Amino acid sequence: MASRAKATILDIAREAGVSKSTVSLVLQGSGLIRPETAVKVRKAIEDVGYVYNRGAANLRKAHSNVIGMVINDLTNPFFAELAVGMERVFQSAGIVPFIANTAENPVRQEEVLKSLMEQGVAGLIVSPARGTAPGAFRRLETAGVPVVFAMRRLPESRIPVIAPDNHRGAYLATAHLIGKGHRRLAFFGGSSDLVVYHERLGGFREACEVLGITARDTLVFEGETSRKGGIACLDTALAMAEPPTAALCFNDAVAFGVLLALRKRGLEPGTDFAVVGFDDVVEAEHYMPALTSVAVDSAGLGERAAHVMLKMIQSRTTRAEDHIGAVNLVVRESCGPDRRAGLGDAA
Amino acid sequence: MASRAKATILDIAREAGVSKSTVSLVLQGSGLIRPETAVKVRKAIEDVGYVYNRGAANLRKAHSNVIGMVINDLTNPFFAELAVGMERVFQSAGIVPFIANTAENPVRQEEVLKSLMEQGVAGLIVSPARGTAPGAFRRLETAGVPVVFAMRRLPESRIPVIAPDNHRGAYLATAHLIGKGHRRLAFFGGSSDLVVYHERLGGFREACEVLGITARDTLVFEGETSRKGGIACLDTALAMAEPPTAALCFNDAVAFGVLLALRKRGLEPGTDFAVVGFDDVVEAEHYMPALTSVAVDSAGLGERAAHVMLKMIQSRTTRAEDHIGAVNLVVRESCGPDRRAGLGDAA
DNA sequence: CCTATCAGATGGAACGTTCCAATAAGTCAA
DNA sequence: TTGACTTATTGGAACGTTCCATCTGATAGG
Repeated sequence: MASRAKATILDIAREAGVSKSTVSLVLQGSGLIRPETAVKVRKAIEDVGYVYNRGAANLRKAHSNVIGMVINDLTNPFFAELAVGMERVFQSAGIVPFIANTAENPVRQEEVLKSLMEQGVAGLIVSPARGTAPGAFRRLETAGVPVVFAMRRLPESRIPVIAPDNHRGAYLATAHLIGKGHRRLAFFGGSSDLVVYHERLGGFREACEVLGITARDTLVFEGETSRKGGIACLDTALAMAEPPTAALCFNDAVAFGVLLALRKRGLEPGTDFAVVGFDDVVEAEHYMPALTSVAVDSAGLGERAAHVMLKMIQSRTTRAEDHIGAVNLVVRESCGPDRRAGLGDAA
Repeated sequence: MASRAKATILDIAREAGVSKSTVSLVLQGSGLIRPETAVKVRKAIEDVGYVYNRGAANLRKAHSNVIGMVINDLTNPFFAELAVGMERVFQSAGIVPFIANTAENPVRQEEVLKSLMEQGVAGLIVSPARGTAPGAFRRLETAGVPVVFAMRRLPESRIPVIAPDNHRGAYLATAHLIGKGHRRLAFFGGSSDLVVYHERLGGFREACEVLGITARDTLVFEGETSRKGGIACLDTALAMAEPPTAALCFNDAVAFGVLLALRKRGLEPGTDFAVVGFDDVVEAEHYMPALTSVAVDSAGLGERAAHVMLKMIQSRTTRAEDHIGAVNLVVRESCGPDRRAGLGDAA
């Protein structure tokens, strides 16, 4: 049905015997029109199979109610969670956010940002791809589009950030390992082009220092932030003359790799080698053994980011405060029992 | 920098000392303008910090190069993979697709579709939410927007579908279990409001019938399509007087649940109870024991769907052929060795 | 010198909305 | 009856593009 050409408000106006202005008012739910007229118009809208043309409207209105979420890796459940948290908030605000994936590729990210801008987004929540150039968001800034970073930040930028307390999380995890009696510790995975990496590594280092682990007993192995990276890290670590007995992993994926590699060598995770992850993705709980990990509540951070964005749009500002989310260590089985001679504490 | 109001092609025209038409032509890369003029214009574009207004352009052009992907559950890596496959194709076609998540909620889906239509999408790839009403896509159809379904289909619709060969996959998996010597089989998880469920269950039933398993030895347990659902299915199955010895699971998540529940009961997956999954998500390979599963190549299906969509848009049609993707059984450890007395075949 | 041809550039009318200012039709007080 | 005010409705100009039709000079052929 419906003639080939799309119906416009003029078609509705003709059908309902009113002016286009009246139709426009009805569409916006204005209280100025007589109820009976509104009913008549709404009927006509149904009859002609009208679909609202937001592009045309934005041409006049200049603010667009479209919000973009730019995610660096959608296949990582951790970031998918983040996206879902944001969506929840936007949904209850009656707006539909568009998600775009950059697959950790700065060039792709550039394209995505350009496209989103052309679409006239009202705001952008971004988890920047690794290796993002320092000036990548300048365009957005000069255009006055509100942007907030989620999970990750860029080295020098003034864009507000919503992220977990990486430093503290790493500190807690490291303290836990030391508390278990480990004296030679490793940090596995990640690479220094990520700010997050420095934050987590910083927490690790600080804990070691404060709790009496010497510098030569704190080992750092960079590597891919994936299972594969974890496997590689463990292999090179165990090849050392004096290998570590425990590792804090950059994220859970790395930790899973380590667990796997341990099993493959016939070592028992937890008793032979302790490992703790970071992010606490859902699988952590279900792994064998269950992974001890730093929970960051990514969905919660997503919600927070969405709220900040909404507020920024509303107050038409491009600045906002950073928000550092609380973290907590979820102790499961991958660090085994205490390592000291005794039989652990009585609790 | 950049004055408060956004720059338009008129600003560029003024800056470059040409007409707006010329600027427009340059933007479209027309060969009609003299190279030096083009250079001059491009410089002006940079200078004024111009961002293209696609909304305004679409107003005239009426076809929008925006493609939407509507996904029922982004946190499921299986669907995330699908999305990534599609993205890959669209990227090389130079277009940026927008992803929207429906979280398996038909109401949300309705909102998402509406929003996407208002945005003037050129086409839509949809993995419909469970419980989608039969007429949910009529609007799209009458508007002449090309739509293709991915992974899932709706009962009566004429919309083209890109999906794996669920029936055959289930058949293969079931035959494998029977080949291992199992004589009392279960189908775990899923519910009948999904067409996929019927397809997979159908393959299971056919294999049982053809390969000589009596109807009373083929058990079906509906349940959530999650780890939790798998755990529940196993519990009720093992509570039976004469429990099954093997199960085909609706998907990998269910299978993981079953594996977990077996371990919790002190049973060894594979030897005590065989389980095969469906979808072959990345985790399947890394589980303990590694999960035997039906691989469906979701990224490949995503690519296929994207290609079909591109073709539909290009030939401005709303119809296309269905595409049923090949599947294959990836045998790992979760079904253990053969069950018959002998020591298996000599291969 | 005139006319055809051609490359390059341009004005103006759309496209489908919103919103301001204006209008029409009541209602009510003076 | 008049004017002030209210309520409901409306025309028209804008928003930033595209694209058709037109215009301007050059160049070339006769």
